[in-house]
Amino acid sequence: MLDIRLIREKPDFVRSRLATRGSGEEQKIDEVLAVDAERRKLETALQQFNADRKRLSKEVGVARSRGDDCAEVEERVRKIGDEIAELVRQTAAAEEQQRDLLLNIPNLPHPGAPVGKTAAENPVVRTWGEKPRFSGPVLDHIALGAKLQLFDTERATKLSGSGFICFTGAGARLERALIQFMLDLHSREHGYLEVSPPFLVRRDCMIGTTQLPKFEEDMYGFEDGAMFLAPTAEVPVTNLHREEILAASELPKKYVAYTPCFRREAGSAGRETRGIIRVHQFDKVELVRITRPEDSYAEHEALTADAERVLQSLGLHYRVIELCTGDVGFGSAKTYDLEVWSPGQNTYLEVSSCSNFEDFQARRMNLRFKEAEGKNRFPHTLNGSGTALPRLFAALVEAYQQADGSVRVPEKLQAYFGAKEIR
RNA sequence: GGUGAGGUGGCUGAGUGGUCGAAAGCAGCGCUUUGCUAAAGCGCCGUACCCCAAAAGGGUACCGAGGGUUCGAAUCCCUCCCUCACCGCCA
Repeated sequence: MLDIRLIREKPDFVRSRLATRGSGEEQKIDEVLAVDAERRKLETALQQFNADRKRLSKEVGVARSRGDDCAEVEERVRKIGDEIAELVRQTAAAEEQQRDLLLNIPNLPHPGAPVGKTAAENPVVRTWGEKPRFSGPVLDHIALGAKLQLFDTERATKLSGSGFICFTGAGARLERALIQFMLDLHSREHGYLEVSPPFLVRRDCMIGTTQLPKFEEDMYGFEDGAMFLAPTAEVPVTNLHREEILAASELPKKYVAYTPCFRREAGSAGRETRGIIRVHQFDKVELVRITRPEDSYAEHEALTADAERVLQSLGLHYRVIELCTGDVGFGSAKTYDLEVWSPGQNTYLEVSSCSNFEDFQARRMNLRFKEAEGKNRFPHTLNGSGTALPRLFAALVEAYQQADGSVRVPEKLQAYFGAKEIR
């Protein structure tokens, strides 16, 4: 949520930053300003009436204790009470309208973000490693999975419909090994506190991390929208401190969590339905940081580096792209995507998205920290996948396949997996 | 699921219709006394919003949330949420 004061004081700045997203949200600014002006007018009037009532009611109390007659004053207060009831109604309506508008306006992209309209304009920031070379034909993860019986999408469909995977045998073990490997890497070597949060969250949490109200159709909700299956561990983990005032000395907070992620993927039916690239439930290890505002961009680089370390440790070629203003997510000011190379599909697959939300989520969650001088401020929140699993799984088996259709297990993973190859 | 007890400021904890944003204690900050430490004394010490060009200052709201009763609600009534205890059920 943007700061209404920023909008009030620098509307042109806000409009021009929003305009770089190319989705027309800057047109909502005039409406917000109008509602804000109306709201404040109502509030000022309401406060005046409240002050009058408070004062006169006290007079009644004093008069009664003396035994004086005060029917006239009581009548006046009663009339003021009617005015107040009406103003309260109007003020509440204006507040709600303002909040609804604000909740639907995206974050301002970072001034340094590359301006562009679509994903095609996302610049490559750096690449690591090289594409593996193969002498013979290259199988994709679907062929390898079938050959080695790593997963069973047909039976998963029988259970849950299309878009679900059931890992089996060595595939299930590899999935588990990857999760354990990543959790250990981040908690032991990168200083994150491991948490295992609930996968079901209340509606307020989904609003806090910006999945709602705009993207409800992508979420699995139930109990009339009161509860949701978390689409990412970002939701339960970032909301851990919602409505809290942290001590400045506690920052930065660094959390790592493994959770399954549930997404309807509404509107993407038919796209990438083969294999395990786009599914309704997938595993992910997520990194979250809560930082001081002035540190957040350095922390963002560090968090991205932590996610990259996963791919480096596994010896997988990848590239880092920065999302342009037209592609950056609703709540994010700046995002790097990590894309791992998939030899079987001859393309890069997004396995991580590392974002700095600045104070956009903190303001929605009312998450604050107390400065040494006692002033409360909104911290910045960041998160990034470290990393998402089915795609990592796919890239890994494709990159480490051998001529006979077996798959070598990367050295760092062998202890977790318990073998050097899958055949 | 049942029964009971509760939700008050960073914490503990008073307050059962008015002058209460709320006693007191602890913690924190500042000052004084003081070889050091300790102790004592004095003062300050919630959040959000509104008015004001800003500061100074003023005001309103907030005692789990939302409604109601009343001239007036932390206090009375209703609904909901949550916590704790015991019982039941259960991986």
